[in-house]
Amino acid sequence: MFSIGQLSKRTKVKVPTIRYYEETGLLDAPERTDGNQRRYDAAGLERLSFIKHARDLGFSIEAIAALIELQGHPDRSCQEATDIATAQLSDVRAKIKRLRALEKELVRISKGCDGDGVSEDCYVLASLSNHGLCEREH
Amino acid sequence: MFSIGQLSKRTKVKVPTIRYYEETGLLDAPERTDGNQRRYDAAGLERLSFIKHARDLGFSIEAIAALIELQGHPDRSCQEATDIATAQLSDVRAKIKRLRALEKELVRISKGCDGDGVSEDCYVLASLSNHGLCEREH
DNA sequence: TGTAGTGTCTCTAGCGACTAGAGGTTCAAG
DNA sequence: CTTGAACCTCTAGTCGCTAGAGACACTACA
Repeated sequence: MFSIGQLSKRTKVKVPTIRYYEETGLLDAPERTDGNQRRYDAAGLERLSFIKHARDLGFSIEAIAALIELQGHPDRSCQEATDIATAQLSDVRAKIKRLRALEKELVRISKGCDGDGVSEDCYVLASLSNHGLCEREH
Repeated sequence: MFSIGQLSKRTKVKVPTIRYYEETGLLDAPERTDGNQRRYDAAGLERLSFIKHARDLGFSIEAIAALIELQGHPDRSCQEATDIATAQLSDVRAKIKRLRALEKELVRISKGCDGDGVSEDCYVLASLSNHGLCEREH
């Protein structure tokens, strides 16, 4: 049996975050000591590791809740799980695409000014004022 | 002179967001009609366009406030502006890097299951349960 | 057995950057 | 002059935590 602090160390999930997961129903409420402190078993550890791993991969709490639901029904089709993973992948790809466009534009803007001049003539500030200076939409 | 709605249409910034920017001090409080409605001039439009453009590039409200401050002092060195832009660029690049790692891992996980099977045997769920199945850290 | 020090408890509030809704007022077109 | 859209303020909610207050519990050592 682990205290919440021990669980936190093992999973690298912060203590208040663990309590937050419990509050939102992602994590089952564990047993308590006579003094009202949480005590987790191996199942609790496993569950939290699952959550942590999924969060690290960028899944939303909602998506994780759905995945956990599915885990609880081993006989159900796993189509939903692959759907969630695929959706997450598209989401990540969309974000990458957008960020790469921003990166390009920021490089262009940064190159325009070496920081030697004076605010009035700064290409960075000018670029932000005037979208027309941009090479493409973003 | 524009109403807040007209300003919203021109800049593509939503009305409540404009009010929010005013509340946080990013946007100066404009004149008002006798009936207490906001009326913006060209300067207000320009300022909001600046903010919108910077937000689109991912700058934080705080960073934008600093850039606006600088704009108000045309004689000051623009080092700070280039610093902010450079920091933003590193930030974007760090995010891209992380997302690309996630993308790889998600592709790998998704490939492991075609959605035909049953939840119990699902590689997606198994991967999330067991970090050891991952090819690298993320 | 006493005590010190760390861990844990609940509760409330805050973060960033908005978004939504209620309930009321003002504007502009016809 | 009327209608209906746009506007006003205010409060509360979003997501996924994070921080802090004030009180209680546990553990190690003397």
